[in-house]
Amino acid sequence: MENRDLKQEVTDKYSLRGRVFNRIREDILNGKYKDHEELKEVAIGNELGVSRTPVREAFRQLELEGLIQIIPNKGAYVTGIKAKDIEDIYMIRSKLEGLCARWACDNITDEQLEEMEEVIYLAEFHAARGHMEQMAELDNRFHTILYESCNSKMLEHLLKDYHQYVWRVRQQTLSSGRGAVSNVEHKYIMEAIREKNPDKAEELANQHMVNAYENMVDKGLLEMYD
Amino acid sequence: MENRDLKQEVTDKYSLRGRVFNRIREDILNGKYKDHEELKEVAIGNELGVSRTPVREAFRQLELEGLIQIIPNKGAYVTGIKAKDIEDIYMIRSKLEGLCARWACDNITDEQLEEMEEVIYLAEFHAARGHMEQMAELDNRFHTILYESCNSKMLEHLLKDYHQYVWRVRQQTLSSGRGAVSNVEHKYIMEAIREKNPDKAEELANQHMVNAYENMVDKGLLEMYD
DNA sequence: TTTGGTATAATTGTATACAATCATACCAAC
DNA sequence: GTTGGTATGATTGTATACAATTATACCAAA
Repeated sequence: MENRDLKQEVTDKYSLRGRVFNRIREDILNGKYKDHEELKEVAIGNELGVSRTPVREAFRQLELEGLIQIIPNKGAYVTGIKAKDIEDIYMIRSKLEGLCARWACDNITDEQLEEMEEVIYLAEFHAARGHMEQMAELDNRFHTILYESCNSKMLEHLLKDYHQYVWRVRQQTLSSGRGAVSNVEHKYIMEAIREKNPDKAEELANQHMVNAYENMVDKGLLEMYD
Repeated sequence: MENRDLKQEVTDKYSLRGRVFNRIREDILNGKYKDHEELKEVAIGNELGVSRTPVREAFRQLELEGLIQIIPNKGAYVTGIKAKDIEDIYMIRSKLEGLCARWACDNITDEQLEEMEEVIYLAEFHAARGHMEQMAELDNRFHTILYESCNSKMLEHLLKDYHQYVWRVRQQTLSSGRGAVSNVEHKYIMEAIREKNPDKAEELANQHMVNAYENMVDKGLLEMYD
């Protein structure tokens, strides 16, 4: 339901609850709120100029996202992202992006394939010039198209969540020189999908995630998450 | 409050919000609330004897679970579970339970292995006697132990969610005669984990989910979800 | 009949008030 | 000094009041 995401976007933009939710989420993922830190409803509310009600609703959502833990009648505590979590997510994504690529072979549209090709072409351009911001945006677009092309709302939703979750560390990995390599891997995945070769597409998408993770380990990008 | 007794009774177990959340979730998964049906805060609140506040908080969580869709300033609409969703979930679970079993080889404790064995043994007993209720409970326990033994909070959380999500259809599949077969598959998975054979454990857990799904298809259990 | 607009009702969004629970500090008994 | 209990304050849980938005009904103009 692309409609759902659109509406969600509208909600986030115009409702206080959505703004609070996004703000706190950003602050946790960006490290402003440290691990185990207690979030108090009135304090957050005052900081953002709203009452407790939208803050509480945002808390309930953040709990389901796993970003905070709510202990009844006690408080809400930040559950910071750990190096182990990132490892787990990349291994989980490895399996799921593989499945996604497999399904895409049967369900991708010509328009989606064309857009993928355009994204990859553009990324080659920006990679050669070291335009990191554009690379990040194009990486986003490639994966988003891939997720939408698998014809599974369940899988699409799940992968988008994880993709968002590791946003910060992904920026770093792209900036650390993997951008060009990553884009070549994208190209191979796309070609396997275009050839309607599910086994190959799955294996390549699989390996794409493992490579991304190993690059992060090699570059020492995970050391700050402990 | 006209039904103070009911409220009091449940407050011991859950917060009002938790109660509302579970109740609505049950009602959606059980089909009481039909697809696209509108859920109104006051109506639900009256029905359960609570005010709008806990109902709203429950709605926000249900939205993130994907069980309802909230359109700002309009309402909350049920997003019923479809046959396609069930298929997707079982295919996703196939990959993830495989990963879980693989990780369990390295991380399971002796106590967990022993409890697994006990569960499987008990399940043999109840399977032979057609005790469906106990079978369902033991199936739950097996998978819960497996999820907890993989040493990944991320994966554990995810798999528990999906396990809950397909609760209703799982009951049916166990009642349709697959209970005993399923338990044998559990036993093989456990043995592979005990032998510390990750490839075998992954493959068996993988196939366990595929088999469960194919059984549902063969028995026509998914036809009611369209 | 159709169209457009306005008043009214219904519903959600937010803020606040009140109740229940938990944390802390202090004091008395030993 | 330690223990136990109570009072006090802080914080969350819930209910309600109010504001904003949307849906509906009705009427007038074409």
